[in-house]
Amino acid sequence: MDEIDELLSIRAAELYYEENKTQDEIGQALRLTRWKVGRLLAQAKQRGFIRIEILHPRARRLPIERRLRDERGLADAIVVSTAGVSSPEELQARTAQAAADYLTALRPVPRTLGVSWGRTLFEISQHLRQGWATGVNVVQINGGVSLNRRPGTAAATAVAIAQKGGGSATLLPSPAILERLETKEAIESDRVVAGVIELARSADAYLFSAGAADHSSVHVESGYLSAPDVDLLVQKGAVGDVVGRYIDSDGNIVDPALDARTVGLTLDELRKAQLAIAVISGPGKHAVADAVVRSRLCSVLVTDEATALHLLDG
Amino acid sequence: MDEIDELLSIRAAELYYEENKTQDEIGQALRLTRWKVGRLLAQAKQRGFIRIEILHPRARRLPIERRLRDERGLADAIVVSTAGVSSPEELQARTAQAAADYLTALRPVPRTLGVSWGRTLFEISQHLRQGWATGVNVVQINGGVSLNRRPGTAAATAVAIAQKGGGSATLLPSPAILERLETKEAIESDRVVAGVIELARSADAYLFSAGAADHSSVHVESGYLSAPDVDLLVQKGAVGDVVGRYIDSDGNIVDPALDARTVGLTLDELRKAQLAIAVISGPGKHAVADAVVRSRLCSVLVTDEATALHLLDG
DNA sequence: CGCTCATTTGCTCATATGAGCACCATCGCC
DNA sequence: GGCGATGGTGCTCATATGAGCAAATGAGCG
Repeated sequence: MDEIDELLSIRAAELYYEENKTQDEIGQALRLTRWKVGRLLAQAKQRGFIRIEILHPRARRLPIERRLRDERGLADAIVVSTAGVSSPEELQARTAQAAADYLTALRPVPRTLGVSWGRTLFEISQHLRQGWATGVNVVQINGGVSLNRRPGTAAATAVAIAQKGGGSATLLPSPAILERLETKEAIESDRVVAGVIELARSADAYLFSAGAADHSSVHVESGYLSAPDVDLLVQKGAVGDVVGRYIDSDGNIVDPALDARTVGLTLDELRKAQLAIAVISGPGKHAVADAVVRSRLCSVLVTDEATALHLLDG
Repeated sequence: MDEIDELLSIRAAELYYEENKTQDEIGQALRLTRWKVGRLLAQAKQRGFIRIEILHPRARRLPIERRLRDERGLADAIVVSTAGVSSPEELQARTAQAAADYLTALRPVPRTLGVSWGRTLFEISQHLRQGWATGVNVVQINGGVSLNRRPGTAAATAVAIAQKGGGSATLLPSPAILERLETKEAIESDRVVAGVIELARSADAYLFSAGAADHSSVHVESGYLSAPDVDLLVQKGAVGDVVGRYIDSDGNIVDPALDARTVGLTLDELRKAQLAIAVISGPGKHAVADAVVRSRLCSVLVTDEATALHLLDG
C-alpha cells in the first residue's frame, strides 16, 4: 500500500466511522468505486489504523481471553477492559465484579466452594448479588483469623459469599502462619481444624487471589509477617503469595520452613483441583500472576487487560 | 434500558467488534433474536459505549470540523486528531501537515498568498511538497526581519513556500515592531515597503498563525518585546498576537500605541479578506484561538482536536 | 517490442444489516 | 376484571457489505 492509498484509507475511514456515510457515498466523494472504498477500509482496519474500544465497567477483552486460554493453557480466562479506568480502586472493582459474574454464571454450580481471603476476595464477596446461587457452601482453604479489626476480614468474606449464595460458611479457626512448627502441627491435628481442612480438600471449586511480595501485603498488615520478613522472602526470589504461601517466579515454595508453618491447603493440593479460579489484578501483581499461571496453580484466571498482556507479551 | 439490557449490549458489542461475529451468531450465543442484537448494538453506540478512533498522524475529526463551521460560523475548519500524540512537537507537525494539505488542495489556487511568519508558519513551509502549486506568489503581511540567526526566519519561510509553489516571494523589509512611531511611519512611507504592503492588501488569501501572550512568544525570542513588556500586555488583557498585533479575548487591540508601531496589515484589513486561514494549535493557544475565531479574524481555521473542543465547549 | 506474470480493478452474487410495520405483552385506568 | 395506551418484539423488505472471480493493467525480461 503506497502513501496515497494510505491517506485515502484514512479519509475513507473518517467518512465511514465518523460521518456514517455508506461506502458508495464515500466512493462518490473521493472519486473511487465502492469496492475500492471497501478495500481501503479493510486495509485501514488490518493495519491497525482503526481502534474500536468498548467503554464500560463491565467490558471484557475477548481476544485477549482467547490468547490466554490458547497460549497459556488455561481452561478459561476473564479479562476486564482497562479502558477508562481512572483509579486502582476502579480496576479492583471491575475485576471483582467480573469474578462475581463468573461465579454466578458457573455451571455446574459447585456444592462446596473453597475460598481464600484478602482484599480481593472481600471485594468479590461484596459484588456478588444476594441469591447468586442456592445452596453453595463455602469453606476457607487457608488460615485467617484476622489480627486487625477492619471489615473485610477472612470470616466476613466467607460468610458473605455463603449467605448470598444460600449456603453456610465453614471457617478455618486458625492463624495464617504460626510462629512455631509445633504449634502449627498441634493446630492441624485438632479435630475441628482437621475436619475443616478435609472439607476444603473436597471442595468442587476454589476461588482465591494472590498477593504481591511487598510491604502492602495483607500478611504484613495483619501482623503475620514483618516488613523485613517480606524483604527476606523477596531476596530469596519471592514474587508473591497464594493462600499464604510465598512462591518464586516458577511457582516453587521460596521458604519451606515458613511454608511448613502456614495453615491450609498446600499448593500441590490446589494444583490437583478440577476448578481453581485465581483472581489477580493490578500493576503490582504482574509477576505473581505470571508465576501462578506458569506453575498451573489455577485453571481459570480473572484479571485485567494490562496484567493479561504482561502474561502474553511481557 | 435496564441493567440487564445494558450488560447484554456490552456482551453483544464484544462479540461484534472484537470477535467479528455476525449479529445472527451473537443471537445464537446469547439466546436472542438477531433483531434484538441489532437493537442492543445500536443502543450501545448511541449511549457512547462504543468508541471508534482513527489512529493516524493524518487523521482528522470531521464531526468536530462540522460543529466548528456551524457553531462558530467558519467557512471551513480542519481539525487534526490528537489520538496517539505523544509530544507537543508531534501535535505541531500534524497541524502543520494538515495546513499544508489544505493549501495544496485549495481551489481556486490563489495567485498571491499573504503569509505571516513564526514557528508554525515555518513548519508549514517545511511540510509543503515541492510543486504543491504552480505560480503561487507569496508576500509577507507583517514585518519580520529576524533579529536572530536560527533557521526558520521570516524570510526563509516565505521563500520556501513560494519556491515550492513555483512562484516568487516578496519580503517585507522591516522589523516587526519599531521603537518609535516616527520610525514606523517613515518605514511605511518608503516606496518599497509601501509597495509590499499594497501587494499584501491585494492578496487572494492569507495564511497566518497566532502567538500566545507569554514569554515563549517569538517576539520575545526575536527581541522585539521584552518579557516585562509581555507581562504588561497580559495585565491589559492580552491573550496573544496575530501578525504581531496583540489582542484581548474579544479580538480588540490591547495596546493601541504599540499597535501603531507594528508594521504590516492591520487586523481590520485581515478581517476584510475573502480567505483568511489561521493555523493555531497547542494547549497554550486555546485563548488566542478563541479570540481569533470570536472576532472573525479568520474564515478558515486549522487546529487540533483539544483546541477545537475548547472553542466549542470550553 | 512483445510476452509473461503478478497485481489491481470492477464486477456478480450471497450475506449481513437497518428501516419500517404489524403484533403482543404489560401497565395504568376505569 | 375489562380496555386502551405504551413500549418492546419479531417480522418483511430494501439496502449495504464482503467473498470470489474474470478482465485489465503494468512491471520485468528476453
